[in-house]
Amino acid sequence: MIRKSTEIRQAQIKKAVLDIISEEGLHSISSRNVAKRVGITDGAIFRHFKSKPAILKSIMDDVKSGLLADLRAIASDDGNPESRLYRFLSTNIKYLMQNRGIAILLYSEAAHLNYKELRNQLHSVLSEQKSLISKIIRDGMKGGNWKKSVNIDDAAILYMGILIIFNVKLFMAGKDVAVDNYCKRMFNLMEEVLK
Amino acid sequence: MIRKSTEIRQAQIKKAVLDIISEEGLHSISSRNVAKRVGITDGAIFRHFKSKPAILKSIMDDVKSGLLADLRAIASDDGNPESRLYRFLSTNIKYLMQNRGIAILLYSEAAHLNYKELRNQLHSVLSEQKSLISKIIRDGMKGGNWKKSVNIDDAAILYMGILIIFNVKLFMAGKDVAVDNYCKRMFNLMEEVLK
DNA sequence: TTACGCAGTAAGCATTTACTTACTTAAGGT
DNA sequence: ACCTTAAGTAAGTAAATGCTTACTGCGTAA
Repeated sequence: MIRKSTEIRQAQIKKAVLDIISEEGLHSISSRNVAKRVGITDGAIFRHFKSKPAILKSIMDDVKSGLLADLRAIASDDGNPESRLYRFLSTNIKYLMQNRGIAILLYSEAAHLNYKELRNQLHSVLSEQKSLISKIIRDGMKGGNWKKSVNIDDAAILYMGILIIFNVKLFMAGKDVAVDNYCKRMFNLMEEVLK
Repeated sequence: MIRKSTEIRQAQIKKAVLDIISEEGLHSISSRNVAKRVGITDGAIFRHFKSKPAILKSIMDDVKSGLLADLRAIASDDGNPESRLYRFLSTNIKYLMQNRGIAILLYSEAAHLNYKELRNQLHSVLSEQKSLISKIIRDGMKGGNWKKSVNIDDAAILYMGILIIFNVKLFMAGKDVAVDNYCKRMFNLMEEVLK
């Protein structure tokens, strides 16, 4: 019986949850299953998190301070809009590729979860993503890089569609999705619409 | 205690399942919950369907003989590709609008369900949809309506993205999504890419 | 009028779930 | 070396799950 601090265990528990989601699906994140992966009993889980939704909430907080912080930085940096769009897209896609559990949480299942507060958090993550990409597009139109006739909201929808479809591809194709290739093709698709 | 035939009860049970999915989410379709909506006890459910997955399978069969049959007809009728694309899209979208439980099943949750056979059926519905839209696009390229430089697969992905995003909008916006408007805007978006 | 098939019920099955409780013991500061 | 703190366990809980069982009684065809 090796003992570890709550801080370490919380990280292990969150990792176990995400691994299970990507390997077995959301329905498999039971206390017992998670505990087994961490190497403790299910009772111990509740020493480190007060409830199961609290684990998921903590994961969403990580997304906010990780991915969203990066995206925020890109959306407002001093590159030109094309460059920002491309980096935004590929940062986003690569994050989803490397954090498949989170991808599933964000884009397929969490929306229909039981936990109300979690759903709100999901909402806010998605809508911030959308407003960041809208900003880049708006900048590009203002700067004359792209035509102004396209509805910004439609273009943002297209962007979200690209993310979701990537998630579906990940799910169906397994490990090996050609990320760089996908990013380039989808960047071109967006430019096709915007130019 | 009113008695009804198995045929009628099966239809009622399927309707109850879809209503529950759209109102409460997939996690709520327990035997007891479904039975309550139908107005019978949970034991009676298993007189009309041999198992819970069998209910979902029967629903997928309905989708195949309903929506998919309509889409197949449109993809091969004698209208021009632009007209077929528009009617294909709006038939598809309107069906999802009017069958929200099925929309959720198809585009968000079922992919991660436990039941293997159901997942296969889902797969086949989605990939037939994709191959039908690919046919329309190919016809339009052959006929000179659209340029041939666009990757057909990318365009089909875009189409699927439009459907999925519609599903997300449905989920977030509640009842009132402007269907006709959405269809027109997304049709234009696709033409923007294809022309 | 009787008898039988089939839709229904109520109760209970084994299992799983999230979570709690009573207790034990490892570990670190003093 | 001791002693407090907190990480851990084992064994429970109540509720929910899918499904089965033993039985009841309606309606139709003989």
